[in-house]
Amino acid sequence: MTSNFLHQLRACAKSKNHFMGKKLHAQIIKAGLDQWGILPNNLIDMYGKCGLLQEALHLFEELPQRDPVSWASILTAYNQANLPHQTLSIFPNMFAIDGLQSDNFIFATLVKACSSLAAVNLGKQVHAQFILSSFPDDDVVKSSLVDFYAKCRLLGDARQVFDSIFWKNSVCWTAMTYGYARNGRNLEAIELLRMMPVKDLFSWTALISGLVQSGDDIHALRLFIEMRKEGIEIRDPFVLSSIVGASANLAALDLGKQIHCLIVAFGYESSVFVSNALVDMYAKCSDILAARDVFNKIDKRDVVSWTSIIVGAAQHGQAEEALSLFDEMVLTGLKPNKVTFVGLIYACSHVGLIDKGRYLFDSMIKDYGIKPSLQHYTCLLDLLSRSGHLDEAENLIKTMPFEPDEPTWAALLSACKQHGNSQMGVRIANNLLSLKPQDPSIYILLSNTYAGAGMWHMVSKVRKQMAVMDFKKEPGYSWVELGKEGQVFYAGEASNKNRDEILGLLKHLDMEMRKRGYIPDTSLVLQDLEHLEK
DNA sequence: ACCACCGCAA
Repeated sequence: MTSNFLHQLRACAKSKNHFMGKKLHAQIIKAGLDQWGILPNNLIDMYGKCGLLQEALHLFEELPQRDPVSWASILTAYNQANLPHQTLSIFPNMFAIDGLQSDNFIFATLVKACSSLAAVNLGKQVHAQFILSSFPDDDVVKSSLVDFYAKCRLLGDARQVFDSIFWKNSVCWTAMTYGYARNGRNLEAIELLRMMPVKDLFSWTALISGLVQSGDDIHALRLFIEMRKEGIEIRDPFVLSSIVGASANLAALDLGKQIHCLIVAFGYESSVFVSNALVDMYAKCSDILAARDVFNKIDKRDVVSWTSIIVGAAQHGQAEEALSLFDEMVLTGLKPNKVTFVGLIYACSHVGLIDKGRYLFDSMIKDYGIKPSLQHYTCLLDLLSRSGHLDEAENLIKTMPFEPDEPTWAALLSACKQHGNSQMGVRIANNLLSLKPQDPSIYILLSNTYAGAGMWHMVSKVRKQMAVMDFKKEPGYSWVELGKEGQVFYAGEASNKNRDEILGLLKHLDMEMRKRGYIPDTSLVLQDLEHLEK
């Protein structure tokens, strides 16, 4: 009888079927077994896994006799509910109230909580306690430590633990690979995957998504193709949403459409993660209608769905559309988050809706209790400075509760240039120069500012500093796709096979533009060029 | 009986 209950509880936990779980719980109570043996712990575990934290907690608190298994179950429930702070804050009661000792299961949950918080020092303390415990060789705890160090970007430490694992399974292998990939150590990540004895969907997904997160979309795509060739069955949609993200970053519309087909073929259209990624992909590829189409077909839109379409509209200069989408979203009862507001203020900034932008910034704080991040201040600053409210912008940069970073100063500086305020421009340039920026484009901006103010000695100072820093500037490029071929164009390139045709077209376009009253802005070209060449 | 690895928006 009881073993039957145990079996069924485990099945509910595995399938997250809370309906069945509650029914079983009722039967267990009716049979008078709800405090019998290990059944209470199993009930706690079942409720936790089914996402019913309150029920789990209730049973946990009612338990007359708690053991480490009860604790492991409730701590896991907190982790599962994405409340790692709670995991760590109730854990000390295990000693203080129940007088119990940690076991290896508890260690693993604590490490996991630390890794989702990237709590470096706390995690290291747990690691130390683990080494001193009576089971310092537990491979599962070591796996969780690999993940912890990798998430804290301490790859050397992660690797050290990884190497100490005797029986390496796919979990620790995946954690290590993902750690390398998302920290930009792409070649090491790929090499590690190649060394993996048995690669499953998890490992491939971890590597591919890590590569996308670190910006290596090309490698991500290649590996996705390789994974397909290996015949790995795509039994969950994780990797698909990553690879849609890669197409979005590459603005590769045809590729994105192919992936979309694959998604339909595999039956993952209804995954909200996948749909959100598709909305973003179509928007980034400038097919805003397709983005809208996918968005409209999402059954249960979440904040990310709305934010994706709002940002998409904003990026295409459709500020009014973005704002009315926002109103619609609020009407459905969803709460916008900080990313939504980045999109909204960005939208206002790009069409000069200054008052609306200011209003949204305040509303974010007052109505939604969101603390503005540096990014929000940067958006607001952009809004003010683009529209020529330079003094207000400078005041903001000085009074905001963040140390402005280089791009922030650069945004203000470029607005000074735009609005011809060279006095403020020079002031800000001096400030920025003293920060010794790393980005070559900032030096160009600095040089242009000083040149605009006729401060030629400063221009040469900037040039010298640039020379010392030995920048290797990547040439700008763009591309078009012709059938299956991609044709890449680099700035200043002179050897394209269709060169004459292209130059002819450019000349024609230039003439058309001038006819319609366009006056090219050559003020930023400061080399000694002939007028026409500028 | 209880633990660890992968997904979307800036």
